Amino acid sequence: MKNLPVKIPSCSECTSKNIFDCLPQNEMEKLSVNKDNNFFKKGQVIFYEGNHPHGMYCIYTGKVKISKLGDEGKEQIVRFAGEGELLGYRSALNNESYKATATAMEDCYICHIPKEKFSEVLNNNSNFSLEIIKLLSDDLKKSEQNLLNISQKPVRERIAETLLVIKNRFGFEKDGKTLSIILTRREIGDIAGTTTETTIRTLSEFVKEGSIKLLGKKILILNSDKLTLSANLHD
Amino acid sequence: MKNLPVKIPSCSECTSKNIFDCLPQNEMEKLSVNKDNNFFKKGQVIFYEGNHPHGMYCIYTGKVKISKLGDEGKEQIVRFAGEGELLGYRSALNNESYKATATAMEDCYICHIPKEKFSEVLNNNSNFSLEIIKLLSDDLKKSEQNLLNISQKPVRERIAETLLVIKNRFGFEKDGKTLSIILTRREIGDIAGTTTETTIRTLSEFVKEGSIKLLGKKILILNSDKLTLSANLHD
DNA sequence: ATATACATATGATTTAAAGCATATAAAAAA
DNA sequence: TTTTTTATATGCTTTAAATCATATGTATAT
Repeated sequence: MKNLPVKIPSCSECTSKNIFDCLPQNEMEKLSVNKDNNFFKKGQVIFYEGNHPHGMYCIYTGKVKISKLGDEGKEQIVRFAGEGELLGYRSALNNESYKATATAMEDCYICHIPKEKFSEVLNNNSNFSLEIIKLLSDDLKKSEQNLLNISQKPVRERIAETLLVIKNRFGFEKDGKTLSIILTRREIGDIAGTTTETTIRTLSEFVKEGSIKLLGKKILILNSDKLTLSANLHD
Repeated sequence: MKNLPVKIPSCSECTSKNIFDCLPQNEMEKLSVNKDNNFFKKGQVIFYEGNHPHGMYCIYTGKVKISKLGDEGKEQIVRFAGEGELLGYRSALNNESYKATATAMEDCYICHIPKEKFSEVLNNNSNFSLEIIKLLSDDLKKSEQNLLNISQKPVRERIAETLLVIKNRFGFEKDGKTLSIILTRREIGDIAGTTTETTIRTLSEFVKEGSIKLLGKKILILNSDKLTLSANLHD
């Protein structure tokens, strides 16, 4: 059990590099005033699509997936978030229900900041709102590229790209090969927009071709360039 | 020829309801200082994916499609923009190349505001940046929903929904039935993420079922509820 | 410790939608 | 006007990926 008594600092003393770094000391303190520090075990849901937000979340440690549920009950993972990243702020700012579900992919410590405090800081710090604009722009850029990929690229390319995206997003273990996040085949399919069976088959192909190696739940990237070719990415 | 000598006003006197409405008079005037007013004929490109922006565009009249090009040369329309809406501001703000191509879907008058002016106004008006945050949030919400749809819904549902989206976005002619924008079958497919043939076939189905009527390039929505059912939307 | 549920794996079958072919109609260009 | 290109329309064929089936391995819960 990882549920050690981890001490979460106030925002102004937070060690994780995050979007609040652009704020002066006193504004950071404001954010901490009614901050809650929560622990989520792997698999637990931080918030559900359709429910109403009371504030926004900031990840202290751990990795989170953000997904939407389709008509047939199939998930589509739309984004990931890791250390120092914000969750649920869009819905909080626009006073609407969550448009996706956030689930802990590993044990997480996540702070919750009431929306009033968040709005206040946003209103009084123009460089902070510019940072939020950058975040949103970036997410939108990725989402639109994702739309193109899922709409037009064959599964094989999408799955190869998914592995590369995970690699770039979360990196490797100390060995420089093993992806530092554990995903089920189903989850990989939920990112690439395909079924579990097709994901399993395609990963087996990559194994045969020597691009990757599977060790239980762990995935090792043996040949990143080969995988880049399989993803049909030229750069 | 619609190329009449249309007189485009300065931003502070602009009649179209737009995002600048939250700005005080003098800030609006700033935007107009080095503003260019351009005419784009139907089919002309306002900016190309990959090129570099020098500012952002604001539509005075007309409708625009924003699309990305896939590996096989097939388009994916990611968004539309109409009167009073901004184009290309994300790339301008983040100093990166355009991530999509903007094309006039009908004759358009579009203003161009240099990025320095835009940034200046953005930095000095926090309610303006909050408006930009709302815009981006909204686009992101739609893009992620779109991703889910294209990934999981069958073509028939996607095409039905596409027609409804067009209806809600641009409305009807005075008759209250005819979609007020002309799209080719290919373009409808480029929105729904399918081929021209499948689009044609599916539209024929909707005709047979009495949901729509085709009059040359014009599409009339005869039974919006039936179409909503075909789109598998329950509301 | 054993049962129950979930994840991985692979083969066989089905199917939705793409792709190809061809005809006609309607724009656009010569 | 006549020609050339582009758009619509439908039938036939192919195919990528989903679905179904079943086996085995691995967690999770009782």
